[in-house]
Amino acid sequence: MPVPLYQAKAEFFRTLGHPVRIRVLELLQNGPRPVRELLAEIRIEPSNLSQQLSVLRRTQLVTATREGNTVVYALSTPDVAELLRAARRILTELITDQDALLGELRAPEAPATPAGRR
Amino acid sequence: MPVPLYQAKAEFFRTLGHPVRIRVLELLQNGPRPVRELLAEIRIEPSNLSQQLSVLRRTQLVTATREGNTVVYALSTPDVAELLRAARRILTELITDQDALLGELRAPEAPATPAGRR
DNA sequence: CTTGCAGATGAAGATTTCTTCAAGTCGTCA
DNA sequence: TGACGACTTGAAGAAATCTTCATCTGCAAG
Repeated sequence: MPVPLYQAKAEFFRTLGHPVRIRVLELLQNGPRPVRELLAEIRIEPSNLSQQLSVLRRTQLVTATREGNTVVYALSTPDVAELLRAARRILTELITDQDALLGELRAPEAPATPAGRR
Repeated sequence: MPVPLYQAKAEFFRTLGHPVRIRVLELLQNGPRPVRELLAEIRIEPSNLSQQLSVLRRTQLVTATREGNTVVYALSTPDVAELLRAARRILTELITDQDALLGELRAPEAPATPAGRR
């Protein structure tokens, strides 16, 4: 084991763990886009966007190609889109479960968080 | 939109973005385990493990139940295991692609990172 | 009840990651 | 060539996350 796999995984998830980066990846799910358009959708400083793009580039999640005047970004593989879809699905279910739990709190039948709750 | 969805997603991924937490989740894929066993596999300070477990609890990824004088942790839903599998699959492909790129560097055919590379 | 064990929690210093600002690069068009 | 637009980069202070230490709680024996 060169670099422990679980560490690579953690790094990978950390890369996804930023609102701007998530938004960029989701925009790119609909196809390549120039920085200018990303900037129009996500309202942040250009240099900030650039920093986040550079993180995504460094981890190989996106690619950048210069086209004349502008730079166009794209997902480096469709797998990324797939992962985002999987995550969305699961997040939705987790949130649904959470709501169900909240419901139980209102009309309890069986307790749910027995050990060290707060 | 109460809390922007992309922010919830980012938080979700951030909780996965830590080696210890990843390891815990992977161990729990094989079924519930008492803290004692997690501690035996992951060699860190008990209080550190406890902190990470509390992060996982807070985000509803795991549940804890007290059994006698030990506490048993489990994935809160099988979806979590599914997400980890999806991530592993995609990570593997990304790494494979990376290696392919490295190969191309040795015997180049078409350049790959045109814009602001470093 | 009191001791001991299994974990949890709070707090604080050490690290990492973010955001922003100033400056730099690379094409395009006069 | 020179000026401009569209990004990128480096650096630094601000903010969030980690790790560790001291302390605490709950349970089970004795």
